[in-house]
Amino acid sequence: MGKKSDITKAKLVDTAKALFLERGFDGLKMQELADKAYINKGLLHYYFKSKEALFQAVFQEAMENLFGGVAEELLSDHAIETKMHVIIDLYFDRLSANPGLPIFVLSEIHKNPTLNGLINLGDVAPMLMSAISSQMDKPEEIESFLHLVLSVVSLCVFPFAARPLLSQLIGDVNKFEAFVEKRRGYVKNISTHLISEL
Amino acid sequence: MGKKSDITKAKLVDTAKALFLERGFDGLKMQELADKAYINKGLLHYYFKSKEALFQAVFQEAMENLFGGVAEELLSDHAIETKMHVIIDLYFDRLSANPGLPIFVLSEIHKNPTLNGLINLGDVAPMLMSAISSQMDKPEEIESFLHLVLSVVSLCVFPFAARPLLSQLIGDVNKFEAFVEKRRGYVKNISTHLISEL
DNA sequence: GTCTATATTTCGATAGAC
DNA sequence: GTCTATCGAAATATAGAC
Repeated sequence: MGKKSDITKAKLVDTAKALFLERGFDGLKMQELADKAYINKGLLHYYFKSKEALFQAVFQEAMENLFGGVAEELLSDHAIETKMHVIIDLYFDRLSANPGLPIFVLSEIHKNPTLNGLINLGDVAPMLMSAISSQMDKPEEIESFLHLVLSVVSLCVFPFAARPLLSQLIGDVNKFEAFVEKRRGYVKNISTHLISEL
Repeated sequence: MGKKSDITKAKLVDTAKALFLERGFDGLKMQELADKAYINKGLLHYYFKSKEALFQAVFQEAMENLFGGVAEELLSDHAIETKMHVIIDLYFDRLSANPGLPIFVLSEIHKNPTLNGLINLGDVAPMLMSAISSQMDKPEEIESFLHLVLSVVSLCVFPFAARPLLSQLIGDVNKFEAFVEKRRGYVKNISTHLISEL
């Protein structure tokens, strides 16, 4: 550890993360990646044998970044309202730091549904579902709870997925962050109402 | 009209719509498009001088399909609750018929924010905003109304944007349509609660 | 590890016969 | 209009010197 080559690889992976999230798998070209990482294409293939191998590393981390901790919180012993507030904070924190995450993940899965199985969403989905199911007994209650979780996630994630449009709607790109911070409180507030609908 | 060549062009455009929505601008290759439209690349460039020209036609229609009628409904003389219900039905109807629409539009705008200006969103955004603003007098009320509209749109659109994930969460891809139909009523119901928060 | 050079394929687009 | 043939550029990936 601490070797110069580690720095090179780390810079490569960081650059790949940023560029894949910006352009998607098809949009990013290895040449640009090499340039922005201050290396050349040869070295690039030394660290990752193919574009797909590099992409999968980036995509897997993105998935974990987007879904990690949610199932755990749903399975916790917190009150439902607390759970929702924790999840809301979790999403607003992460997405404020990384707004391109949702569009990247959703778009790549849309274009290549195989990613669903390849990555460990094969674990995440059943985990989430069992987390949701374990909250309730009857099938009807399970479905209601699923609607609640989906609503909360929708309200948190969608503004980031639609960020360019929303920025233009607000009129000033710089106001987006401020708007989103206000929205965090708004979503927390209405999550309470959604719970009382259960 | 009614000429054989019109049929050829129509089939080309239809195929382009389907494939661009499936793979995005970078993901779709002209060769595959020509094959699936049962023509060749030469003829393809006869109808559209470049890939970009063809894409813009498809994208513009997608934008209209995704946003058309919303501002008009917001500007109508309906009661707020009616407006929201109309918009909810509008989105669930359109997206059930064309589930790939949101991810396509949001992803392409994300990758190329210039599309924001190129297409007539330059019209749509101020139009939407003025539609929202015209509902209320004070700035505070305008922002509240914006939150309401954003919430309703989020609840309608997000399940389609996350369709592959949601399908897996439900367990059966075939159940997605049924789930979404139930969700239409759920969203209408909570839209009423959101309005009372104004 | 890191580089240059190159192999190989595929891309978007054009030329020109019919 | 529709086709075949092909151009030139750009793509991913590999080979081999250092």
